[in-house]
Amino acid sequence: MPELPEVETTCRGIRPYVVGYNVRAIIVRQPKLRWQIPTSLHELEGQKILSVTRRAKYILMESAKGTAILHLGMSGSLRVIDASLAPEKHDHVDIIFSTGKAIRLHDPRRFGAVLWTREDPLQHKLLCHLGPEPLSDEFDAMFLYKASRKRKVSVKQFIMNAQVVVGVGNIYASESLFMAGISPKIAAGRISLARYKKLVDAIKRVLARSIEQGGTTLRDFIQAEGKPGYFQQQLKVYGRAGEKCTVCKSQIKQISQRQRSSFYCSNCQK
DNA sequence: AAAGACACCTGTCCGC
DNA sequence: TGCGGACAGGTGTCTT
Repeated sequence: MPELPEVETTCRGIRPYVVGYNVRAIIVRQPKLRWQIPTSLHELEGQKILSVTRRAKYILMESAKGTAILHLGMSGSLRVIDASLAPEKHDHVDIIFSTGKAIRLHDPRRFGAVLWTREDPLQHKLLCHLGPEPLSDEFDAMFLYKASRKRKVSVKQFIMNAQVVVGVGNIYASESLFMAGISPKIAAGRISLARYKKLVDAIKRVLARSIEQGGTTLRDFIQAEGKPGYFQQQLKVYGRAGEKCTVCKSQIKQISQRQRSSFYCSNCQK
């Protein structure tokens, strides 16, 4: 499910119910997510949440004792609920607050994660090697251009590599490349600085617009308060194989790259 | 060092 | 209606 806009939307959704409040209890119904949920997570009980932030697609809930690191994987979502609401299938974790509200993690495929660290979360093994945030000033055309020299991977795989830049998932990779007029098949190292300028602008615009719309709901994504995102209505190529390109009316193509579907217009994207 | 395959898991959809 | 297979928004780890 979630790419960066969905994770950002989730972060913003839970923040008002979480920051400044005390954790009364944590219920773990299914500890086997991508990694086993550590028992040390219970150190968060009794703590006040100082901040909720996002790095890449990781959600960080900070307390004085340590930070919970949450990841939604492919199918995860967080909802704000009344703590008394009966859990349903795949409701694996509740973080219950003294207000009577709770944050509930629902994740059918269990590719998500809930971890705990007493150290600076940005130094955590999973976070310390990540590339820049796509919406930061650090992520610009020259950065991508330099990082891509001599790289033979396709540009689509390149921008989806979190060591290069975080937060560009399968939907927004296709959408950004369409907006920039770049074929997903081109080797990253053969793209000019001028074209990377277009690509960086496209990535920033697509992600920012999706965040404004509350993310993309394809199947089951819901925001923290239960609403869907609306950006899927603006997808130009993703999931539209065989349909007409909105610009030139050619048929949108679908190919597989590293076992992920890519969608593009072979007329608009060279 | 880079690139590719594979792993984790459940649900849904499509063709037969 | 049932069944097998492909596919789905992610990403760490292992092998070439």
